Amino acid sequence: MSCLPIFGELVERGCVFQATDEAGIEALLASGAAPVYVGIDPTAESLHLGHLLPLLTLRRFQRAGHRPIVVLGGATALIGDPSGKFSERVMLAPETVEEATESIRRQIGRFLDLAPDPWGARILNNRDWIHPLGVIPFLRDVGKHFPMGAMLGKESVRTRLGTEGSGLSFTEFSYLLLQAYDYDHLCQSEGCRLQVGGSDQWGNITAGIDLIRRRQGLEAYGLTLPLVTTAAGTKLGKTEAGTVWLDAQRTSPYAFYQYLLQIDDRDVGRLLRYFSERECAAIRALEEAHALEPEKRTAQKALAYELTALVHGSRETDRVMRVSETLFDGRSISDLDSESFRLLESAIPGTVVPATPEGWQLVDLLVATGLVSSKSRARSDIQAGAISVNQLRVDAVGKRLARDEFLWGRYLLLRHGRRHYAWVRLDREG
RNA sequence: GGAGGGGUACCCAAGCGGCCAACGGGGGCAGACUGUAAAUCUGCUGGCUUUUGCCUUCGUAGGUUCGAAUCCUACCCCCUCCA
Repeated sequence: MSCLPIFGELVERGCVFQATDEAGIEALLASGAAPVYVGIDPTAESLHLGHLLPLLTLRRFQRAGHRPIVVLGGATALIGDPSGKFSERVMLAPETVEEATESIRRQIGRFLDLAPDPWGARILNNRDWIHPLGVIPFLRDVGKHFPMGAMLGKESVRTRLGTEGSGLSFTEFSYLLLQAYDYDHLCQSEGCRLQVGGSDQWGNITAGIDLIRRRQGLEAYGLTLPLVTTAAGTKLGKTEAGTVWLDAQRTSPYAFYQYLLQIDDRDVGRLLRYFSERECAAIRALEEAHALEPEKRTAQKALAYELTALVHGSRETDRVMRVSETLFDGRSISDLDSESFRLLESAIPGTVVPATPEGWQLVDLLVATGLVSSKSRARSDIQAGAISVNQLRVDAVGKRLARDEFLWGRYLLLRHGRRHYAWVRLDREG
């Protein structure tokens, strides 16, 4: 079967950070359907935005006719990858890794076609071949191929040993060997000769390539993706409030959409090239339109819509968009109908409170909805003019809300700052 | 095993008996300006209590003292060098 050219497109999109041998990779991909492998260590119950680029890259390979393989690190997650980490990690409990492996396995189906045919993606767990391995066979057959000098020269090892206050245990030091063994194993069992990973995976990938050359005498390849950072200097998807997860229970589709909508102008073009399925020419057109009228956030909207739809489905994304427009288009609260409020309730955080004759203290409601962290904080924020109720700014610190201030006798829309909203609903009884 | 250095709020980092809820920087949040941007300026950044205070916090547990993050004892953890 014939495959579509893909390597050039990845380069054009800026998705190739490093490649071991570009000509070799192109030749491999041109020769027919090739297995392509990405490893993910299940260290949490959900994937997050940072996992998206590797997965979407596999998706592109699959579209082009190649076969994606995702290796879940059921074994390696128990060790911990020192790459890109500045200090020794806390070891995860086996049960934790077990659960994380299963929930991540379920998430991957959204991005890859798992059909049981030759093009179907495969999801494997490296514990299946690492656990049966005995210590002595491992040291003789794998460890013997790793010269100490090369190990100590690895970036991930050097930074850890060279950093005051950090360190590196033998356990984490061995991580490299396990991942190299993964690649070697896949090469043998699946004929896989291309591994893709984040930029911090370069050392692990090349270690695998070396091992394959030594044990099997075969040439294997690797390419790394850029680390996706923002103009603010942070990793994409890492905020002060926490990680942007792909699981709707952890990061609501609304929060997910809003995060992308608020992407810095300087980043949005690059992110579209990484994540969007649009052609590069279409993305350039979007960028030009955006440059003319940046306040319209055309590019951000395109990015946010496309990714939210990919992760949470287009139906949910339409709801989330409607809520966003309702909250931010500056319309008066009285234009909202109770139907919109029901929609809001499903998208943004909020709380249900019982009706009381004496009404509610605003500071208590702000804390109850999670909009602010404490009553002291709520008071000072009210004084700073940061709090609105039903889109009207509140200036009285001791503000009490009686039933007649609730819309339709039931709802309040609280706002903290420009963009943090929460709802309050009175319980029917009482 | 030996010697030395160190553990302070989200992070870095001062403080080394009372004036310490703890200097400063970063980050974060908020206000002004805006585009739900960026940059800039301003304020806030343990909790409770509407300002008087009270409670909790400086690795852990005790102790000395009118009074401790600061002194003493034991323990835990980290780093560096030597073995």
